[in-house]
Amino acid sequence: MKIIEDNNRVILQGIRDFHPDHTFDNGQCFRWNKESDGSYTGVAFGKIVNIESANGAVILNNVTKEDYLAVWEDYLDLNRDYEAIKRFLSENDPEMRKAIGFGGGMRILKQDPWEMVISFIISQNNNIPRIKKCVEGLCANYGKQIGTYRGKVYYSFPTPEDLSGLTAQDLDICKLGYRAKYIVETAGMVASDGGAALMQMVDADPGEAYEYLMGLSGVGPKVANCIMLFGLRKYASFPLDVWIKRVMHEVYGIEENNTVKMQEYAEKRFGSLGGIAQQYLFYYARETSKKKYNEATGGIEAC
DNA sequence: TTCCAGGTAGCCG
DNA sequence: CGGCTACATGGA
Repeated sequence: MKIIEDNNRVILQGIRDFHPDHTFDNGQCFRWNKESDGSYTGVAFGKIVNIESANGAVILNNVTKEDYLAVWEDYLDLNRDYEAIKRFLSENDPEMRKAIGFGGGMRILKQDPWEMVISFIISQNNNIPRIKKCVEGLCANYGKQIGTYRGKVYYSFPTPEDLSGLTAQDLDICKLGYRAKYIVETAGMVASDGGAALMQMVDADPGEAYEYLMGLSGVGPKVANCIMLFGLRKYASFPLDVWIKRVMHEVYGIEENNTVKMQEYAEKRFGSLGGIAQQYLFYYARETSKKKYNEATGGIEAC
C-alpha cells in the first residue's frame, strides 16, 4: 500500500480489504454518515474526517499525513491482515463465505471506550437510525462544537463529566426514553475516578472487562460484548443481538434463544476472531433483509 | 392498531 | 439461578 499526502488529504493506493460502506454502515459506529457523493463523514478523537473510495484507492479528506499515521491508520484497523482472517473464517462455511463476499471490506474500528458504553446502552431495544439520532442529540446538546465541514456543524462526544451532573429530565431533549436514567447513572460511575477504571479495561483480560462493564447501569451481556469488541479491542467477543440469534438458529441450527450454546459454538468455531465473524454475519443478515424488504415493496434502494 | 428495533432491570418462583 | 414483563420512541 502506498500513502500519498495531497493538500489536507491522504490517499491510500493499493489498499485491500477496506470499503467505507462495509465499515461505516454496519452497526458498529453511530456517528459516520453517508454523503450524497457516497463518501462518509464522521467524528472521532474530536476531529472531523471524510472518507471515500475511488478507483481502488481510499481517500481520507480533511486529514494530514501526520494525523493519518498517528491516529487514523490504527482507528481504521488497517494494520490487521483481514485477508488471512477471511480465509480462515470461510473454510467449510458456505454462509460465512457469502457474508464475506458481501461485506468483505469491513474493518472493526478501534473506537473510544466511553463512547461505546453510552452508544450501546442507547442501542438496547432500539433500531440503528434512531440510535444515531439519539447519539447525535447527546453530542449536539452536551458535547462541544468542534468545527464545520461541508457547511455542517460537528460536535464532540460528551465526556463522563459532561453527563454525570445531569438528571434524566435534562436528557429529555435527546429522546433517549427510559435509557436516560441508565446514562446518568453510568456517567456518574465512570466519572467517579475520571474514567480511569474504564480505560484500564483496554488492557485487562476479557473476563475482568466483562465483569466491570456488567456493573454499569443499563449494561447487560449483549451491550457488554459490543463495548468489548468495538471499544476495548476484545476480538473474541461475540455479541448476540436479535439478528445474530436468527443467524445462529437458522444457519447453524442452534435452538432459538439458547445463548449459552450460541456462545459455545462461536468460541469453538471462530475462536479469537469471534467478533469479526459476528460482524460479517450481522452486516449480511441485515443488508439481505433490507433488500428483501425493498424487493417486496418496490423500494428504490434495492437498485 | 400492532409489531419491531444491535436488551436490561426488577421481580417472582 | 431461570423465566417473565415493563420500558420510551418512532417507523412501517
